[in-house]
Amino acid sequence: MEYSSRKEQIFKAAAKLFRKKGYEASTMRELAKMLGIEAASLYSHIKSKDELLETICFRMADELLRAIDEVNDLYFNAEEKLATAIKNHIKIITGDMDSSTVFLRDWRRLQEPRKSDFIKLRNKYEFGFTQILINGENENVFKAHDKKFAVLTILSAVNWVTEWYNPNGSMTPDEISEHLYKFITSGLEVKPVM
Amino acid sequence: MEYSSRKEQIFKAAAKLFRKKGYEASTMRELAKMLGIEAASLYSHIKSKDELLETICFRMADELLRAIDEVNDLYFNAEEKLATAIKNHIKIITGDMDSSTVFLRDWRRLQEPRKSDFIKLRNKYEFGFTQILINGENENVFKAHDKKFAVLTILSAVNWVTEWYNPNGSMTPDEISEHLYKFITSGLEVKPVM
DNA sequence: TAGGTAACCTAACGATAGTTAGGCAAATTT
DNA sequence: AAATTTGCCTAACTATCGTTAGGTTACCTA
Repeated sequence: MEYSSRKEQIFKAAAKLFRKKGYEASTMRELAKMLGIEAASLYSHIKSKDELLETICFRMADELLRAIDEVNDLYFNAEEKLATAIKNHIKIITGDMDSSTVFLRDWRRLQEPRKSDFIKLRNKYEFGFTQILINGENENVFKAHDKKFAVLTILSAVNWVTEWYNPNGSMTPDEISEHLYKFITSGLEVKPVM
Repeated sequence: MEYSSRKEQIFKAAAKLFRKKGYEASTMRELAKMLGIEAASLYSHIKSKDELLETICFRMADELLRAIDEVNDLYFNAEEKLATAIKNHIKIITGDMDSSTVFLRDWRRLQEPRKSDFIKLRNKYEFGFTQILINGENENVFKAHDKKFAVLTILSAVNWVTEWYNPNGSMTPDEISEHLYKFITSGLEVKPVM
């Protein structure tokens, strides 16, 4: 179809509103106002407010999972894998800042059992990164005493981008990815040159 | 005084509740139930729900700022400064997980003009870290092409600890600080040995 | 052209939120 | 002992929330 359906428009507006105000602080009446309709009219298209949150969170999770699986399937070495995984991650979250902010910040408001499902997906994603580190250790290019710790730290760094990234700012997503990759692999320290 | 005042008990319970549910999703009736009183009784001690959030956020901000100022005042070299700043940060946030979670997650719900005040304090704290990096560059021990970027990444890593730290877990705050310092300065990469 | 459906509307329901008013009893102060 | 304060109570107000019911209009399709 040429244009996005009304339902898709609602999801998009919801992501934008939830990002700005947070899920709990956003009202259906505000969302409706963004779309130029009455709150009750939303229910011709969606089942509930929870459906909006679920859809936004799980779409994002699915997209990220697909990306990490693809990276781990392709036969790069660990360094390439990590660089690509970071690059994909940044591309995905900067590509839809509204959804990714909701995905990172408001998933806690999901109702059970969807919340548990979500956490499982997130753990799966984390494990995708863990595999890369294991890979890197075997290839003797990465060291990480505590891999779980390392993965969480890496993900915290890449996810923090949602807090400050500006599409009109000076850094492109790929530049951010490069910076992050360098930081994650080398850190701050000046290495002895000789 | 021997025991904490009723008002302090309320702040503490509020931090615990807000951490679990988030500020917006927490109700005064729930908070009252935790303390074994009626919701209306809370208002003998506090002015409003907003006061709870404000107090929790600003106390944390003040404590962190005091710590970074102290570090920058003491005449350590940049490496010592960074290590101590991280150690202090981790000690403070692991020392009060309830408050620090609220501080990191719910500050967005602060009302203006307190919200702007809060952001100013946070920027001041960030600048404390920036100064350490500048220091380190002058001493030729740290490199950071984009210092703002580096500081945000460092803080995202240290703040993420609130998401998984468990006082009864296997890592002590000081061990976490050491891990983080190593990661932040060296990253993952295996350095060429010779 | 008749029938159906998609997309909206107004009105309102029931639940729940933060907060206030006013009072009572125990503890503290004078 | 009298007076005041502290800490709680019950009851209720007002606002706002997500959502439903039922109706109207415009468009598409058979």
